[in-house]
Amino acid sequence: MEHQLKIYNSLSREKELFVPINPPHVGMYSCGPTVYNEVHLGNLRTFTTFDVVFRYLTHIGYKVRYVRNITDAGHLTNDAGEGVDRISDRAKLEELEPMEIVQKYTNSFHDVCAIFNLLPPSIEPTATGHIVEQIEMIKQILKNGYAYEAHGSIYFDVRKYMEKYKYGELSGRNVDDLLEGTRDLDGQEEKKNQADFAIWKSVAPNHLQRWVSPWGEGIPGWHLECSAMGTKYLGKQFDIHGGGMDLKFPHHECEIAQSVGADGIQPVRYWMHANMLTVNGDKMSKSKGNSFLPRELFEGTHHLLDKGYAPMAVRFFMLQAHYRSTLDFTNEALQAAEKGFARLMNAYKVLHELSYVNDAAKRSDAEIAEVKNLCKEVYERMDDDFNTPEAIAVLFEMAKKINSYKEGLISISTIDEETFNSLKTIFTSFIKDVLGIDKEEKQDNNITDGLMELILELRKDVRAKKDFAASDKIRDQLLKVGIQVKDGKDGVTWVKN
RNA sequence: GGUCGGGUGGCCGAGAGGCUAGGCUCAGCUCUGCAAAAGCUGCUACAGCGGUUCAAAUCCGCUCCCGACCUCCA
Repeated sequence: MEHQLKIYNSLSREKELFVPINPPHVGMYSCGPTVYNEVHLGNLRTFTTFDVVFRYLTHIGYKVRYVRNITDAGHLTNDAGEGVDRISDRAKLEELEPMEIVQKYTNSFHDVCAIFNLLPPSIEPTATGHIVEQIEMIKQILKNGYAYEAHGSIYFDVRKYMEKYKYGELSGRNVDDLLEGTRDLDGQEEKKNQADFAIWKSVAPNHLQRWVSPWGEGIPGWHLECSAMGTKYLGKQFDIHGGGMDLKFPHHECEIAQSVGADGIQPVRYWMHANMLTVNGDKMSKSKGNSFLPRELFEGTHHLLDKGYAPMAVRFFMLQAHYRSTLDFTNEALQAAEKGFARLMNAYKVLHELSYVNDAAKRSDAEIAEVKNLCKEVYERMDDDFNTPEAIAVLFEMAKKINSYKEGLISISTIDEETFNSLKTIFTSFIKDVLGIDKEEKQDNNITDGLMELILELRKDVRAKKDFAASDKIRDQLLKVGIQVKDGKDGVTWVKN
């Protein structure tokens, strides 16, 4: 593979050349949602990030096995005491079985994924479907001495682990503080140290979700499912693990400890973390009450929005920022993205209506070099830690070329056919396959096309009679229903906004 | 308090020692019956103060702001 793909590895805090363990295969895991209610746009940004990673790796020829889990086992919000888990909580609230809640929000999640054009992962395992694997892993950790039992719960023994391994490397945490600060352990505290975390938690018999284990009835620890399922489908060590920045600690840190504790090997080669979506500078989160639901976005019903936005425009908006930067979600930014998106997609359409004209006399080496360079650059930008904003900037440069060919401002014959074809192929691949922003909005094309043809024909007639009042009326009315008429030099075209 | 990451033009947002980012907005021009679209031109920024360097938005130091994580969170 001629690509020099570099990935920023959270573990080393550096961009590293991507070298898969077993090329051309790539194993990639990304943390999915806990299905206790609807996902919001912030969640979606992370899923979109890894969707593009998956798409790009596939595009450049890797055979990717992409695993994204569904967390459908409730986890206690409070590790120490009683606590309730979100899924059971929600089940009580909606008066449904926990598994009904899980199903409902899994369905909803899948709908949202489809709307935003996220490719389905290769495997989408659920926590509750892998209780056996999780129990096996706990046994292994116990056997290796890195966990202990207390009243039917199993805790990971961080202090013990640190005798041999490092804990806190990923998040740069100084665990000594946590270990020293023994604090006042309240009566419920079963942990030996503050830093220890549950890998199995016993629950009361009236708890809605619970499973049988060698240590009594309980629920698996949250961090454990990813370790168990990642290992099962991708092996004890795999290439890429992704997730939101907010999962770095404790979630991913614990995952590393569990895997190392069980198998003695670093589970992941490249850790990737997607940054947060913010609203007025603050992290979008359910608890802050500033989250946007996908539906509110399309309908424009959120109080911070002036209008609704198409899903693909939003996807484009997210991709215009680098995944490791925070992205602020505002009306103005969304509007700017929407317009830019329309421009890009218009060029995409124009490109496919262009036909190449060969005229060797007009050939220009400079033009050829320029276009070839753009084709090369767009890949270089993606190879640099999936820099989608830069790749998009290159696509805009291509769009400018495409429009110029169409308008005849630059003759298409200045480039040779091969160069034109690669421009077409690459531009198309990036829009469709890599960025995934070309999802067709369902529409009854035949009828619309026929009607538009008729209407524009009539308008042409009145314009010929210089009845501009009638002509403009048609144009204005069409604009009101979302169709924009463009009077070009050689004929009239229209687009659906 | 600890750890990490930021502060870039009217707005969004890349870049990360010398080279036009890109998008949106705004103004002018070309085209057009007008408009839109498209193209061209212009507006040209890197929080502050020092330092290193032939050269700093980019490196170093200090200061001021902001955010994330440290409890569930994508």
